Amino acid sequence: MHSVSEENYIKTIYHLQDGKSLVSTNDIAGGMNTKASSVTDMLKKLADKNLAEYIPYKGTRLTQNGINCATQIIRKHRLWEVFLVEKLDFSWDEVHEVAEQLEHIQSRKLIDELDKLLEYPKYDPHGDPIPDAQGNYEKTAKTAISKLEKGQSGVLAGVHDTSTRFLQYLDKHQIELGTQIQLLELEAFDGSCLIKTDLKELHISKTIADNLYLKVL
Amino acid sequence: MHSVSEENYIKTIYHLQDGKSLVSTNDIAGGMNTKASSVTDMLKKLADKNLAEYIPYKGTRLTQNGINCATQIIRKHRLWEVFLVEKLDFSWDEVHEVAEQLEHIQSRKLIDELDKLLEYPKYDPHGDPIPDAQGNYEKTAKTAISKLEKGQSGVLAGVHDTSTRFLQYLDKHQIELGTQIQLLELEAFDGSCLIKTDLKELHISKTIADNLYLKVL
DNA sequence: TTACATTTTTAGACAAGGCTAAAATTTAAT
DNA sequence: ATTAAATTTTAGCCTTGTCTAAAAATGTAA
Repeated sequence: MHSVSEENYIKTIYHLQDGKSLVSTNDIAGGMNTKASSVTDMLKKLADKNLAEYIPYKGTRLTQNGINCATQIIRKHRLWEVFLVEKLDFSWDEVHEVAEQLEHIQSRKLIDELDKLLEYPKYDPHGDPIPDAQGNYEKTAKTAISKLEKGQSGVLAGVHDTSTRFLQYLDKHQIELGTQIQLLELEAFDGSCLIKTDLKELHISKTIADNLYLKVL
Repeated sequence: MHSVSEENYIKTIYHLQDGKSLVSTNDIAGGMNTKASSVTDMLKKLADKNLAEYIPYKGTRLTQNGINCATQIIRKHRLWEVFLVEKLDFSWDEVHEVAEQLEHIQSRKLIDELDKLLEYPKYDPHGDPIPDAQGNYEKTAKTAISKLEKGQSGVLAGVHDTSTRFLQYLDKHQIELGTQIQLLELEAFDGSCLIKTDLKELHISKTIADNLYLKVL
């Protein structure tokens, strides 16, 4: 249907969109490790195929068509991640790059059967919701620790960064999905904070705090 | 490591090799639905990468390097086929095209874990042996029905053609791996023959007889 | 509002893979 | 042994997706 490259652009635009009305060429380039000029070329092609609306010098947004395509890719990516963790003993920091390949396999039956095998999971190993076959998924309200008020607490419901390094950092400090976390102190100067889990207190940088999403209690 | 295109050439050459000392450019083109000129181009690239030995106007053979690469691709293809049939309820005529995509996914851990999940199967759904992690597999002696003597019998141990049409033909006549088959008559004129299974007698064309491999009893 | 900085697009090039048409080589057949 | 037929290679072009460098548009700050 669409090339791997097109699918990667669609996915990136979808993720960058989130609220904003238009996504900038530069942001797409940044998110994909390519140059802005390459992005411009591709945006024209996506617009030709009615997958995106492209307004030169202003930005891009996906059409409904493009959005449908994006959610299917995300569905595949997240289902494969669950498969890798549940069935093949991968740890949550190992799944991303393999899922990046698997998400481009074309077969409706494959993905529906995979969904069945995994018993229709609602969330992937990083806490992100999995769209159903129709592309619907609930966006649960999650708040970055860095946005909390001092004293508030919640359970870890998702992470923004899924890099190996970041996930291994969490493993080292015994933080995982479902871990209850309370914000004890928020340092105004650098945005770092002191948090408390069931097991211990921990000082984390703003970067980390931005990447940990809680379902507030 | 290697591109999808390179891997497909390597796989095709490996399958065409089988005994022959050199594979012809035209045969490769035929086996891949491309033109001979495209094949020539690729053969030079494979030779540069020390995956094949290419002798202009004479033919090509894989180097040990190329053979190792081919057996790994075949290992992946056949393991995925088992996965699709055993875990995802695919029928044996539905697996090929999806496995053609999955065989190019790059991840050593993925394939070794898949092997474990499937409990180290020896054969794929078409009766073909699956190479182990070191690339070793036993080539069991199988004979096409068309090569048998009148009166000989055996059990179906493999099929040559894995197209949906052919496999559905077999399903229709209740012939599957392990079915015991006896050659009753061999028509010298057109190579067609009369065979007998546990359930019934059946007249099959030479094309069919060439595609059914028996382990002779 | 003019000047500078940033962002984005265009123009031109390249690599991978593939095609057609023509040339070269090998094989087969008088 | 020559010619004819088949196979294979070369030459030149195309598409996809990428890049660099230069030009154009937009945004910002004095």
